[in-house]
Amino acid sequence: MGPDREPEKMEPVSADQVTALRRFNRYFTRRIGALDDHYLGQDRPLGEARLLFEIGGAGASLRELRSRLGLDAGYLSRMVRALESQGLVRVSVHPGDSRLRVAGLTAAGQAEVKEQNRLADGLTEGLLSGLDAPRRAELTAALGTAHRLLRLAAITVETVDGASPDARACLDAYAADIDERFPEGFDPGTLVRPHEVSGDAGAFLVAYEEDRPVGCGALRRLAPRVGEIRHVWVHPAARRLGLGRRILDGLEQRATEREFTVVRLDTHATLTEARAMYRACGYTEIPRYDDNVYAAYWFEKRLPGAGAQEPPAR
Amino acid sequence: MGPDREPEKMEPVSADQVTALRRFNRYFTRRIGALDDHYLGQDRPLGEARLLFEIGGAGASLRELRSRLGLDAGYLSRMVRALESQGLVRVSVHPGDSRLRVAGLTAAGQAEVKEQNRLADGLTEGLLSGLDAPRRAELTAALGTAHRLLRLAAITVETVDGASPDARACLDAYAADIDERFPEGFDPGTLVRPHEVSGDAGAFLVAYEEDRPVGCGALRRLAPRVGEIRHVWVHPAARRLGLGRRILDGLEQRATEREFTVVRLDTHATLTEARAMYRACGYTEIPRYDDNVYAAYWFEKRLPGAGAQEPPAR
DNA sequence: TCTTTCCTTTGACTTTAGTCAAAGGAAAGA
DNA sequence: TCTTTCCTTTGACTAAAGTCAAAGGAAAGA
Repeated sequence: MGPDREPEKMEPVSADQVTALRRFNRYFTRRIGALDDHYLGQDRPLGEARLLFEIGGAGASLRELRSRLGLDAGYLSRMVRALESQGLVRVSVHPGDSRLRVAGLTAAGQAEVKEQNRLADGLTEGLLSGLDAPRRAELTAALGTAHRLLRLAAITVETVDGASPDARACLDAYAADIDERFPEGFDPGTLVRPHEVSGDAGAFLVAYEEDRPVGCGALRRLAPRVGEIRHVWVHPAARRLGLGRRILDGLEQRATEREFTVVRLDTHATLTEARAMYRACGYTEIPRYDDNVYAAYWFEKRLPGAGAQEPPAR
Repeated sequence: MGPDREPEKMEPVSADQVTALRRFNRYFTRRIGALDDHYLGQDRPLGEARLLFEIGGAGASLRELRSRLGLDAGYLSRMVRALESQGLVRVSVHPGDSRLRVAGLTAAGQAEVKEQNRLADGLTEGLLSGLDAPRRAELTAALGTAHRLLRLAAITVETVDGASPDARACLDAYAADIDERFPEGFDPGTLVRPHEVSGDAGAFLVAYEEDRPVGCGALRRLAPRVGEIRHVWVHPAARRLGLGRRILDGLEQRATEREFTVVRLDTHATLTEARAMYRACGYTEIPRYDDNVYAAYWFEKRLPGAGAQEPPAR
């Protein structure tokens, strides 16, 4: 993917933490995960059961299924055909791109998936019924936290070319997102241009979760030694993980690499969570520094390691 | 195992909790568990790699391996032979019972397991390095909680015959345990007799984790409508899960079924954690009611649902 | 328009994983 | 001592999972 992976944070990982995660992994995979799998494929090979489940209510293209399940193209093709001949799956040509096929469940397929879910739910319920209500709540909370943090840990933030398809896709999504959120709409013409975020002038970061872009952020030079952070965006499905902060950290790192001593940013009146995040990350409010029609608040942050140099006058 | 499984607690399990656990399961098994497996068997079939890992430094009998990994006897036999012919495993006859074989790792086998561990540790470390230190600590804590509660949920508490091998094994372990802990030692002659804990007179509970007994507790009749709880014990490997409390709950349930209106128990001066647990579970301290030479504290609890009846005089 | 790249299908395999039953030596119970 | 029960090995299979390469139609880029 992007050539330039986010530099690792240099705090060492304690061996105890590694051990704890590995112990949990062993226990969980063996005791809980295996159980679920075992019941998933009642009288059907596990591969087929998983495929059926993955196709799900909405259907999916073979290409997507292949990447989600990590299967060989030939193997998948045959399994889909097998399910089709059992009347559980229907395959059709993708409307937009006739190289692709999309698989969807028939009524019989849906019934089987529903039954799978019923069984797995029952199993899970049986497990949970071994705990009283307060402990169940404690378990649910702990699993929620673990899920959130594991996802966050697995996301990588990479420097990409501002003109790359992933960067454009993120910016488009960003633009559509805020166009809906700003009462006055949003003009995509005001987005950063690729040349503004390349080389010494700036950077463009994309966050990837399982090879899918789920967030972005741009850094460009406003003036010598002054950077501006723009378009920090997180995909709705990846919000509340703390990813915005990670992207922001990454951008500040890039700014430091470019010897910027200060970074600025502006934000819209409606984005109150963003404002809170900037404050929490050490940004302080400053007077208007640009003529961005969407902005209502302006912030800046002095970068550490930039020495005792004065920031340029505003 | 035991015929009479602990009645389910009747609080309903919320659908959200079931969904949360299933979602976590899916995510974790696919993303983390699968990764680990994939690296475990670098250029070796997963089954063999798992077997090698399971034999581990201490070695294990084939019988044990079969039950731990849930393998067919023939299949296991062949896999062990394959590893033996690769020089990774050495098989010998069990010294005590020549029907059994024990498998142990050769130097080469140990080196390979060590390498497996190194790889898996590195992978885990890589994952954790995506988080900053406070979040890593949060994740570790959440996984610890989840692990503890999942184990507790998977433990079943069953009524068994007081003379059964599992019951005897627990009582022996209990006796050895407190013999070591009491400064004056412990005379196993004072343990309950099987007839005291059967039928209407009482009950004997054994807690099972993955079919292994990991705790016990006894209930016997002291006087009409008065029960006594004795020998509540938890295996060292299953402590700090909250299992003692569950056994206690189970015993109180059995007491209620037998229409006891009150249960009593005594405890040794050295068992301070036990005393705290009894207090937290609603027991109140009472004067000496027996001549148990090991007892220093006496407690009782009125059972709910037993109506307005007076407890018998002390 | 002409490559080149994508996506899927098909054929031809190989490896892993797993099952079942028969058989034989060893220990435990009657 | 004589079953009966255990534990392991062996033979004979089957099913599932996975791999690799060739090929053909469709879209995208030059």
